[in-house]
Amino acid sequence: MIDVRRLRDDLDAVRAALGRRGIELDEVDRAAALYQEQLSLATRRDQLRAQKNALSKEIGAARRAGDADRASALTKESTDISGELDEAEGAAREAERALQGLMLRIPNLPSPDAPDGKTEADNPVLRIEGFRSDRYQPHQRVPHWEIGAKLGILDLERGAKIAGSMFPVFRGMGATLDRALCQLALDRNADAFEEIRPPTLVRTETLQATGQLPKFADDAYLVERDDLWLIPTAEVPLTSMRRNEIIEEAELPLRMMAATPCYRREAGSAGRDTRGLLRVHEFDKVEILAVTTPAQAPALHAELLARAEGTIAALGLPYRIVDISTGDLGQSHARSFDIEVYAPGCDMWLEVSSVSWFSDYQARRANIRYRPAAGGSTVICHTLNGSALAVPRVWAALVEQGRQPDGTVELPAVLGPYLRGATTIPAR
RNA sequence: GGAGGGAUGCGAGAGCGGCCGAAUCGGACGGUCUCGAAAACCGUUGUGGGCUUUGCCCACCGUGGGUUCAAAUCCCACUCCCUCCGCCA
Repeated sequence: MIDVRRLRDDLDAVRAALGRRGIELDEVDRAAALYQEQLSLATRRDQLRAQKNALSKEIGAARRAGDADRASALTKESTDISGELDEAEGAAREAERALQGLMLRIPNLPSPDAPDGKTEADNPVLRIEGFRSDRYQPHQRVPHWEIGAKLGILDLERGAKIAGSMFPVFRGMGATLDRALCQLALDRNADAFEEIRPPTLVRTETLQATGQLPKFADDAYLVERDDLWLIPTAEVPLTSMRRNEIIEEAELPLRMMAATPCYRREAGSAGRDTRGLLRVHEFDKVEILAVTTPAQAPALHAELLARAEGTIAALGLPYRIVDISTGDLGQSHARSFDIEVYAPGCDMWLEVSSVSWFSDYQARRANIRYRPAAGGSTVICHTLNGSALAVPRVWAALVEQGRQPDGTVELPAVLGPYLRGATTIPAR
């Protein structure tokens, strides 16, 4: 969440920044008013507590001195304040809760560098690499779900039988390719990122820290009996690794990566881009993440993007980099770049990576701070993360790109070591 | 799943209704001593919030409630850790 104090000290700037997202601002105004109210309620409560504390201290002193009369007179005085105190405490608590509830729903302020825009259509394309629309042959114009079924590497029907639609089954080389892509992405980042194997079921607080709750509860799977949520991305457990911790500045930046399954209910996206592997409920992804000082954040953002891009480029896929405009930015994001690969079979640009800078929005929710080397009070960290590689859409693009006139699929040589040396998916 | 024990500051650990935001030891930092260092001695050393900001006030002893004039201390619930039994990849 954003810093509440800015609602008091800097409200116009907050409104202007959030206005760029094109959202209604009455929630912000309500929060600002509630904050003022909460402050004065808390002040009143604290004054009453101070009175009561002083009286209690005197009662103790009087009893020790053996002055029972004075003690009981003071006790009566103290009891008389109780009602007023209870009321003040209740009012302050209620205001705090209401404020907290609102604050958790207010999105992050976009970075000044993020381009203005209302929707996805306004996102500027920064670069296009390796794409030529006239380069594609008819044999590449077959969608991956058809190729996959024909070659026996993707079995959507049986996935539906087992778990429902949008739960794909990969088979044979299709399954190996899934694993190979994860392994490639991990290996390419192992020089600088600690590999983590986190839990993929997490507590409510964990999901709240990254911003998925309370607003987007419908998008996540919940195991009600144990009150655990299935993670929609490894960003969730990785960010919470250091929740409620104070990190020494010398330790920063923290760099972590994890390959995990990701679970998404995709509520509200019914029928939209749902064919084949375009949108699935469960998929594998390698995530890279950094926890930094504010000053380190821009360099890390550039590095995460370069690393994600490097892997896509190494796979020989045509891709473009999109700068997410303010209207399309996720609620927690301050600035975000997407990498989209071109899939000739379905003739679409598929989002395969989103590399985002969250400023202090997540770190404040997660209460991740650092102690400056120069001394002084603790500072909220910044968090950044990106998909190093999201499997299904890359899988789809590779299969469509690599389709040969004879119907077999040729995969890039860089995957050879991960595919037991065989980069051709044969016809059956 | 059953039985029991525990959670206190940077670490160890005392406190088990008021004089406790917290003894003591250790660590770290500063100082005295020394050519310098060690030792010894002295001092400092948690976080967050508010205000009428050389200061005052509030909160925090795993988390959330409760009892009481007063809670680290008593009661309830939860979380986590440890030991034993059971089950199990």
